[in-house]
Amino acid sequence: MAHALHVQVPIDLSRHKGWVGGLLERALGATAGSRSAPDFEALGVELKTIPISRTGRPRESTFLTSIAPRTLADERWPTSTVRSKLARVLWVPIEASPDIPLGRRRVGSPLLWSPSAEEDRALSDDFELLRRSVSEGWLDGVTAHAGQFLQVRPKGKNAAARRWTPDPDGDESPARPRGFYLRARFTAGVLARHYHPASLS
DNA sequence: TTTTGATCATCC
DNA sequence: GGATGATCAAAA
Repeated sequence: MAHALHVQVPIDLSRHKGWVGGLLERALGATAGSRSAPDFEALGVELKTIPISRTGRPRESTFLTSIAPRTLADERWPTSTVRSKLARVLWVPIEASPDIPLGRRRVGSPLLWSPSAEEDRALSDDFELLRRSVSEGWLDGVTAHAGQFLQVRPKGKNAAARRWTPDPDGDESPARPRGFYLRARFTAGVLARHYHPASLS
């Protein structure tokens, strides 16, 4: 695929972490670039590549969106940024065992997905929990341990990055920038329900 | 082995 | 610096 698009294949992803995602964007004609819009704007579809281990499970969590605490405080799940990002996703599984050279990794059958009622409910619960903590100023108290499927993790230049953020005193102080991520447990469920329905109870 | 916290490239 | 795209690597 890279060859067909005249794109150089890096030796590894350590300094090219978004390379696979970018390649699929080019191959499929994603239109949004670095703007905050769905990858396929006219279709309202978000493209997400998902690295798959030898055992067929996602190797990584999935980044959704960064957190602006003041904005998040006024959000509610039905109209939230997180939910809109997940409204319609094209999941593209990609082989990602470290021992498979980058240029040899296969692309799996993609899945055009929208959350089921149950999935939406589960995410809603996590979202409300996390939103409350952040809104009350406890951003630095929210760790990646919170949330069954949705979690809050650092998303910044490095560990030293800081942004002015509301704190519990009603004041504001510098806090590390964070974002919402989908746990691998969740995407594993999505793929299993679609590709291996017989394996589920 | 799995998960959390840290990090990297590019575009604007 | 923060949006996009994610994976790396230390800790649990």
